[in-house]
Amino acid sequence: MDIHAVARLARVSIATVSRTINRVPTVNPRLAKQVWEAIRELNYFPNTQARALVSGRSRLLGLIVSEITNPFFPELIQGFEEVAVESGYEVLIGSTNYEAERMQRCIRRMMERNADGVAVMTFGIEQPLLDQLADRKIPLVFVDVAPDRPEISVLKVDYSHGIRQGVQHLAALGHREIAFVTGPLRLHSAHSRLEAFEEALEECGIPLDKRFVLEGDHTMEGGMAAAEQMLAQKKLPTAVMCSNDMLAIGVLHTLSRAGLRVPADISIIGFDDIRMAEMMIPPLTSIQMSRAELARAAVGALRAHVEKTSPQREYPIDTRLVVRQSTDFPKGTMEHLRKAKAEA
Amino acid sequence: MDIHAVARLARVSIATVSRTINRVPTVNPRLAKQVWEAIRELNYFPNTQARALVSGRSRLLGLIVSEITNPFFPELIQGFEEVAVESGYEVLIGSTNYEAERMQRCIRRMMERNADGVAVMTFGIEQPLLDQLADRKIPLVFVDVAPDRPEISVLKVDYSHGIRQGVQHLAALGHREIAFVTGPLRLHSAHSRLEAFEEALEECGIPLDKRFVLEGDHTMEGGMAAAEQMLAQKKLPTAVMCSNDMLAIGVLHTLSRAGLRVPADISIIGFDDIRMAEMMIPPLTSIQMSRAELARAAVGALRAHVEKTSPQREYPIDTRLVVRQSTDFPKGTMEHLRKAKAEA
DNA sequence: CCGGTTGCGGTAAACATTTACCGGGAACCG
DNA sequence: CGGTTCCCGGTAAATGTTTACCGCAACCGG
Repeated sequence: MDIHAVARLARVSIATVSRTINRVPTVNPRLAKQVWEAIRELNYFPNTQARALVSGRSRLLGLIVSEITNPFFPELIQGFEEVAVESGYEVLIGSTNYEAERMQRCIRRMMERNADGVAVMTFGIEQPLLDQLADRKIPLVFVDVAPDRPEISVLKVDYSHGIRQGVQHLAALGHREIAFVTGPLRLHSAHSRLEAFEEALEECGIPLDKRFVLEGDHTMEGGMAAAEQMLAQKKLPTAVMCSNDMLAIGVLHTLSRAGLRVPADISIIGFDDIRMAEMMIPPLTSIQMSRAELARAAVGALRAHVEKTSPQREYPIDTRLVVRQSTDFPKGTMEHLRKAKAEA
Repeated sequence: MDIHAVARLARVSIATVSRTINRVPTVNPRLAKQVWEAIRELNYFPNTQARALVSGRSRLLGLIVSEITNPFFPELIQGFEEVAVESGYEVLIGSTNYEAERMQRCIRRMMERNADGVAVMTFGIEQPLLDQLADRKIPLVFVDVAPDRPEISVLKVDYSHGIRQGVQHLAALGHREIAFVTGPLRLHSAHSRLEAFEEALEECGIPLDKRFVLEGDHTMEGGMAAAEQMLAQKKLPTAVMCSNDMLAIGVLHTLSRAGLRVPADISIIGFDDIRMAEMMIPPLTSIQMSRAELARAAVGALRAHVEKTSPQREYPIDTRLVVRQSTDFPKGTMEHLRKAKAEA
């Protein structure tokens, strides 16, 4: 079953069939209709490998993530897949598990399969490896930072906006002792979040207490460890912001286990707003970084490069606060007492 | 950069290069070494599309899941990808979102891309659509049930074993009033789980109370609805088993919100043992169905078909209880009182 | 009515690889 | 030393599509 069969049935040449399929506008509509009918009748579809071989384009987009089990990523993948398929592309997934060697192999796979473009959403670039892709002039998309090359775009996430909203939200509730659990600081994104927090704090006129800044690792275990550290200190903050939701969940766990009630005794804000955040008890207030938006921008950028339709260097991504039930007035304030009385 | 370049550098013919790459044993080892060196020096790798075109094999495996955002699936995908890549295959992901139309398009994509085999892990087959794949004699893998064809294998999940362990665990703790929140009963897997529960109950000599069987939909919202229903009834069970973890999380939510403590007032057991189960407060006792095992079996089955190495019709998958902290003695029993006293 | 221009259809080359088949060379045996 | 056999390497065909180029036909205008 190939293009010849269609041509025969439609009583046209294979060139006409090909042109019809590829929507070349000069094809006689009457013949085009015949061709489409033949295609339908034979249930024909073009051989992708042959098309890719001759056209040099695979219609495959690579998506490299750090860890598919971190719930942030599946949501990203889903969005990416959806948008890509919509635009007629297929998605090749690679997960690095934070290992350079696996990243290496992912890249190799992308090159072997001839991906038209690759989105690297590991939130931490491995410069030397990626040069292989860049050298082949394969369009690339990164998050936050990227080498400066014409075939590379960056999704610039505006961490400040959401984090400022979060800090203002806490400040408005009356919090003055706010802790921050960072991600691994070698990650650019984790670093930016901490910086944004410090700036927002200053804007709100709240002094930064260095003891309230703890380094985590973007996992639940990291959050638990950070919370343990907090509990070990003399003075407890009245609110905790976390560099991502997994940390926040870990913190929530350890604090609950220690007998503290959230948000009555201590408020918690996460980051990313993964779906799990909504499912915690209490549902987590978090700062949303839309996976759908990231995915859409990433595919859009790659398409712009591949299809040569004015690709941009930077694509802005917004963040915003989503208030749920893990934040409340600090314990012992007038508002807190009034509310407690009202509930009693 | 093609096979000719390698041949030129290695001073052999392109046939020798091809044979070397494909590990044909008759190649002179000295020449083979020259070829490998040339390949390394040029950083050459074969063009996948050309290989696929001529050999008729794409080294692409399809994986169709129902919903990538349901945390069960990413873990499955990760395992699948890992095993597939290990065996030299790439993975094409499709998610149906439970929509027949999207399933249709997934299948079409798999056919267009010439997938060597497809694993359909939606836990509910859409018979008519899949005939398209079966008609093309593409190897397929299903879960639980599948049409009886030589190129199709089934992963037979032994729901009974894990569920029996769960019921026995509850019975041993002293529970007699055990509720079950089912999945959507049109899903074969949900049906099997309910059946296994009923059998296990009978084995333990516990009578089945029809009012304690509630239909959910494998989402958190479904679990919350089921818990509401439970709370509305006069008599509350002392333990709840759920057809999957998302339901259990929903139940946990609603019960907590209603002021019930888990496990002190009521015990909960989930199913699947997704990673999130461990992260709940309290960590959820659950019945594990190993994603890694499912993935390994699925890829193994597909490879066996593709590579014609004795494929089997059925591959057994085991389930087992993982006890965490959402199960305890029922409230008011001697053990419960003794424990409560000891804790006080 | 004739010539030119436009527009559409067909043919063939190119894409990079695999693999069957053929031919040549070397080695061993008579 | 010559012949036969075996083994390995090279050549060429085939895979299914795209696309450039050529040629033909039709229509319109002069």
